[in-house]
Amino acid sequence: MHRHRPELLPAPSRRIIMGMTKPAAITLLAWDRLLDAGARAMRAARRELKRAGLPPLEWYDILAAIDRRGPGRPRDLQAYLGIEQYNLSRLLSRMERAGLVTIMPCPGDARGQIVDLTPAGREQRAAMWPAYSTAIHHTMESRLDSDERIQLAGMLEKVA
Amino acid sequence: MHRHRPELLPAPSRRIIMGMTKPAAITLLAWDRLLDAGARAMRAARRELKRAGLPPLEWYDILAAIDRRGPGRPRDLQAYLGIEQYNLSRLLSRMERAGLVTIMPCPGDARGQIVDLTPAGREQRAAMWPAYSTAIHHTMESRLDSDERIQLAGMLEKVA
DNA sequence: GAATTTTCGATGCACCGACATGGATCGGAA
DNA sequence: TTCCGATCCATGTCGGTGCATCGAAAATTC
Repeated sequence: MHRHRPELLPAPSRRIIMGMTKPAAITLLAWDRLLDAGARAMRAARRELKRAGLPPLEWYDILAAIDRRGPGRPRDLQAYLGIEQYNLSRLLSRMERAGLVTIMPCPGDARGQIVDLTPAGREQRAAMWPAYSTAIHHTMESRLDSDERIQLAGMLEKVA
Repeated sequence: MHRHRPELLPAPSRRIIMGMTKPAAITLLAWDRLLDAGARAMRAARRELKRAGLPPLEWYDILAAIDRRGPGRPRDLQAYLGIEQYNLSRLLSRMERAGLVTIMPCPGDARGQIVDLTPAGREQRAAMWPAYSTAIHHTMESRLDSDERIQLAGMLEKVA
């Protein structure tokens, strides 16, 4: 969300502003741009998906995760995706209602469940990819060359 | 939000996964980490603020923007901060209710308003800074050296 | 200067997310 | 065994956000 306009040196994007205490100016600039760029990227992806009349971004992550990892339990998905338990719970029931996943009782643990993709779920994931990848391309590839993308990925790895 | 767990090469964070179509692998990696790092940074800041019983992150941006730019109109704030109009509208009325800003009719344009900080608003912004800067420090300075922060800021500027 | 278009800000509605809690089950300790 | 704490998932509540749209007031056009 938010994100300001320039004012300092080169170009747009800035966020903090002050010099009240510790962080150095460059730190604030990097922080600001990180939040800004992240938020923009996210919105771009959501916009593309919506424009195509497709499900929300979160669904893609879940569909992709299950597709990749195979059927499994919500608590594992939750750890894998790094989302909140209650959030995943509701996402899965919406997706089940939409016919994209199946939720079955877990043999061996009556508390648990096994979630899997339906064929429609696999199709939906495939259908979402073009819109999603458009956003990715537009955000990353059209603005950074290959070396820069490698650099960026390296820096971001340390931050996350 | 979300963000997955590793599986590819070096370290955590990944998101897309596939190679169905266009974007190169490094692009997907960078994209994934961008969203991941952005979301983590955001959550870290929110967590700090909440822990200190302070208002949400968005308020800081608005308080800081007004403090920096002086009294002004919502539509300018909106452009400056890069947030949605309806969103700013509601944020401002909550902040007005909290006594942090004043909203006055705009002389010269009966549609518009002039928003300014109250003394309490200024204090609140100052009170939020330590918690906020803690998150910034923890996210950026403890993980990247000065050169890396400069590099990162440079890459991100292009993306945003 | 009247009519049309654009801008400014507010708001109803639905959804989503955070938070706290609940109910069921499991596992381990006594 | 019998408890008791931990784990797994669901859900009520509430506040925030996105989207569409609205009413009012400029600005533009003719």
